[in-house]
Amino acid sequence: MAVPDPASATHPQPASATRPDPASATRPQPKGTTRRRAPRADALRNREAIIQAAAEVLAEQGTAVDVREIARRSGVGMGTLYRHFPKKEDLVHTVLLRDFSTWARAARATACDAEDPWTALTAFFQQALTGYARHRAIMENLALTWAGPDLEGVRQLRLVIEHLCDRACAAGLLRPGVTTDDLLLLLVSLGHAVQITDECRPGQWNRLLCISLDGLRATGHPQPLPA
Amino acid sequence: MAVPDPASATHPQPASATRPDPASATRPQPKGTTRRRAPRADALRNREAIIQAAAEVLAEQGTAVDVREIARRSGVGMGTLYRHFPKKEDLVHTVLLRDFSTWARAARATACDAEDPWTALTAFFQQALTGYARHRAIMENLALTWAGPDLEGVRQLRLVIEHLCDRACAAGLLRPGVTTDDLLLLLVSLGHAVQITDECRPGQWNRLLCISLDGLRATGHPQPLPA
DNA sequence: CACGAAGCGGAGCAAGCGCTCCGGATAAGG
DNA sequence: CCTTATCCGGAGCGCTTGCTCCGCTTCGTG
Repeated sequence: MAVPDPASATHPQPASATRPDPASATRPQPKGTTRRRAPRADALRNREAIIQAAAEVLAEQGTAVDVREIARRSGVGMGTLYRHFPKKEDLVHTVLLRDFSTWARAARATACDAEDPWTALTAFFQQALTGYARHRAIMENLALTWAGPDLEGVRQLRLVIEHLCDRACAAGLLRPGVTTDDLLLLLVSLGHAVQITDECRPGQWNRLLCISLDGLRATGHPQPLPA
Repeated sequence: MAVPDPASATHPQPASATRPDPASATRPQPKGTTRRRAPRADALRNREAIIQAAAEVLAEQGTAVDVREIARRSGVGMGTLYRHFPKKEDLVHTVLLRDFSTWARAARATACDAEDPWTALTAFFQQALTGYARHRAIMENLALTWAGPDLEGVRQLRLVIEHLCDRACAAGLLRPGVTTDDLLLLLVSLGHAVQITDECRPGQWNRLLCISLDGLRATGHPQPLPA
């Protein structure tokens, strides 16, 4: 299974929002000047607590969440939160990057486990919809893919889907003309279905998934897909 | 085509939010008391202007819209707006009822035009996704169907879908086990797909629709739907 | 231990929202 | 035409939300 690992390119560095250091804009590396002291232990601890709490809340409520709620849950004041992440958007970005990467990694593992390309595709959707469709902020962001430039994590996920698509296509199992974008859009659509039926009719989305997957099969369709 | 017409039950009375008249709670018809004068002409005009503007804005931006924007677009002050519709929710409700009914009526017409049950089903989805999936407030509300009690207009629409489902099923064209709820959920899912791809990739949802419809066909599926 | 840079907390600001209030305008009955 | 019930407009209140400010605390170092 020669899926390129997109995560290996981006090391587990603490994302981009660590501390821009405004002075570094003019002097990229002020070698002779006063050296910045290493971050304090409590600061690092708080940073992780904030990310953890934010991830939970963003998953539950989406990006519309109140920043105060994140501060409360991480046991940290507003000042602390905003020193680590100067804009709400920075925090959201950091969390999404992390969670998308986790998802992509898990998806790649699942996809490569299966011998049969069709089983791999099925397993991917099953896992995605069971595990990540409930993450409101992630699904929100995935829907924005068509409107703007992708988050790095989305690109990683796309690669996995692309690979699944190619494999099933090469094996002659996938309906001709189906693209990666089609599968991505299907994922977002079904993700929405999961969110709205999850609490009242858990499992109903499974029927839709089954229907859609059968529509994706290579056999038994009267006419080709429209352009 | 014996589809029961749900609109015939609810006459085109000016909805429920006309003017509750708090006193009427205790005295339903105070015959002897001072008779309420008929509403003034400008009041009626403004009411229609508000509903019209609200419909436009709700379609564009969904229920999260600012009430001031509605007032601005209808050329009316806040006071006027809130006298006609004491709560934002009342206005939204009125508009949704109107637009859902329009939709249901159009859908019923389209569905009954087609001789072939499958053509009817296809035409229904095509029309719904082309014409109404862009109405953000309507799609929002449709998604809430699973979480709470239905709006009257949603019930009307459900009846149409139910009829389409029954017809296709009786003709042996629909995959066994497919329910009205499945079709409704599919509609909401695809509606979401339309909204997110509409501006950047118009027409991509057509491929998803095609795939889903083929998955709904009675023939060529390896296994029955899950419970 | 003592000191200061780094970090902390939360009151508070500005903007946006739903909704109210009330002085002034006006349509309709006499 | 006059009177008045009815209606109009928009300033403004109370609340939420993103974000800032600044006095106080704490960690790490010499």
